[in-house]
Amino acid sequence: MNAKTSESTNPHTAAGKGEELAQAAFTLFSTRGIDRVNLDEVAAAAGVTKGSLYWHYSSKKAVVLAACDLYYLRWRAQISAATDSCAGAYATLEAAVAYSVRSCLLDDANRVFSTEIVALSLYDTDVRASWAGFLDETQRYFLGLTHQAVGSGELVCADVDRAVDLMVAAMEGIKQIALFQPQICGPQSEQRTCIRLMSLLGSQQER
Amino acid sequence: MNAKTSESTNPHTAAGKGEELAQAAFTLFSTRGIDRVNLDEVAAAAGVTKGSLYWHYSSKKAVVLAACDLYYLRWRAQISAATDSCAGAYATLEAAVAYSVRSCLLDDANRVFSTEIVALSLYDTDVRASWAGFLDETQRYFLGLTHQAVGSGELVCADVDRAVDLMVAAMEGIKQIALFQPQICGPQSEQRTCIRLMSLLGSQQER
DNA sequence: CATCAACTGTACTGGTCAGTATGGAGTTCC
DNA sequence: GGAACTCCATACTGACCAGTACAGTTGATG
Repeated sequence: MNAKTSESTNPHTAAGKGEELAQAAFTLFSTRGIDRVNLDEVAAAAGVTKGSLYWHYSSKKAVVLAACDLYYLRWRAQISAATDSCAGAYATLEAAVAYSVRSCLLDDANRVFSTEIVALSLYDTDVRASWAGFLDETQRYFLGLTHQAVGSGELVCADVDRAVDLMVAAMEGIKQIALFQPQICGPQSEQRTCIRLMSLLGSQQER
Repeated sequence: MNAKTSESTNPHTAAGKGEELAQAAFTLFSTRGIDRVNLDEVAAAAGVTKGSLYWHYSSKKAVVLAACDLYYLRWRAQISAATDSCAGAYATLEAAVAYSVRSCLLDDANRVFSTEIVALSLYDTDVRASWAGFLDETQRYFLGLTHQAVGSGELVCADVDRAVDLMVAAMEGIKQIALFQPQICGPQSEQRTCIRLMSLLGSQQER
C-alpha cells in the first residue's frame, strides 16, 4: 500500500521502473503466456528483483492490467502510424483494416497476448472490463471511419452499425482461426482477406 | 503405461470410468477452466480418486484431450439433432447456423471450454492439432451444406469456399466478443445475427 | 548530520498440485 | 488355490510460485 496504487493506475513516472516492468511483462506474457511467466522473471527482465516489482505493483493482476494498458497505447500508436499518410476516410479505413489483418495473421505476440487476456477475462471481471473497453474503442474507431466514408460518398452501406459489428467480429475470428490454419497467413491470402472484410462494410463508389 | 494409452485413444469401454472421468473433466473444465481445476476434483466428480484417474489417463493433458473428444462428439450429436427435421439443404443450413449462434451467445460452458482450448493450443501442439481437426470438420460441414444449397438452386453464391471461411470466422468472432458485450445475447439480436451470417453465404432464391 | 521517503535486494513462507509409489480388492483363468 | 490382470485408494514427493518480511541504499531536504 505504498505508492503502488497510484503507480499502477496512473504511471506518471513515464520512463521509470514501473513502465519498464510493464514492458518486460508485456514482452514475456505475449511470448510465453501469463500463467507460464512468474514475477521473478518479469522483474529480472526489467533489471530488478521481485521485491522491487511489488513496490510498484500490488499483485500479478496489477502487472497484467498494466501490460494491457501498454498494449492499448501501442495499438493506438501503430494504427495511427499505419494510417497517417492516408487521404480520405475510405483510404484510411482500408489502411486500418490492412494493418489489423496483418497484425492478426502475422504478429504472434499480438495473438498470444490477446488470446491470453480473453481467457483471463472469463474469470476476472477487472481484466474483462479493461479488455471490453479496448474492444469498444476499436469498434468505435472503425465505426467512425465507416460513417465518414459513407458521409463523403466513398462508400455505400445500408446499416453501418451492424456492418461494422460483423466486420470486427470476423476480424477477431480470423485472428483466432489463423492459429489453426497457418496457410492463410501468406501475403496473397492476406490481401484477399482485406478485400473480403472491406466488402462487409459496403461497396466502394467510383468517383 | 497400463491400458492407459489404448483407453485414452480408444475408449472402447463405452460407459466405463474412463468415459465418466472425461465427462466430469469436461463439466469442470467448461465451468472453471482447465488450469483452475485439479485432477483430484475431476476424480472426485467421477466418484473415484486420483490413483484411479491415473490408471485411465497418463497425464492431465490426456484428460484434456479426452474432454475435447467428448466435446466433438456432443457437437455432432447436437448439430444433427438441431437439423434432422429440416427438409432441403438451405433449411438445414439455416438450422445449423441458428444452433451455432445460439450456442455461441447463450451457452457459457461452450464458450469457456473453447476459449480454454484455444489458449492451450498456443503452447501445446497436440491440443492444437486436435482442435484444428475439429475446426476443419465444422468448416467442411458448413461447406458441404452450402454447396448443396447452391447446387439445388436455393442459394446463389459466387465463391462458396471464401464465403464459408468468412462466415465461420465471423461466428468464432461473435462467440468471443459476446463475452464482452452481453447485450448482444438477447433473442432479437440472436435472430439478426443469424440473418447476417446467412447473408454472408449468398442470397436466397425464391421458388 | 539527521531524517524521511523512494526504491531495491535477499530470504523466506505457505499453499497448490501434477505425478508417483505402493498396497490392496475383486475377478478370471489355468 | 494361486497366478495374473483390472481397477482403485491412500499417502507421499518435489517443484513451482505469489506474496511477505525486513534490512539495506540512495538522495533530497531541513
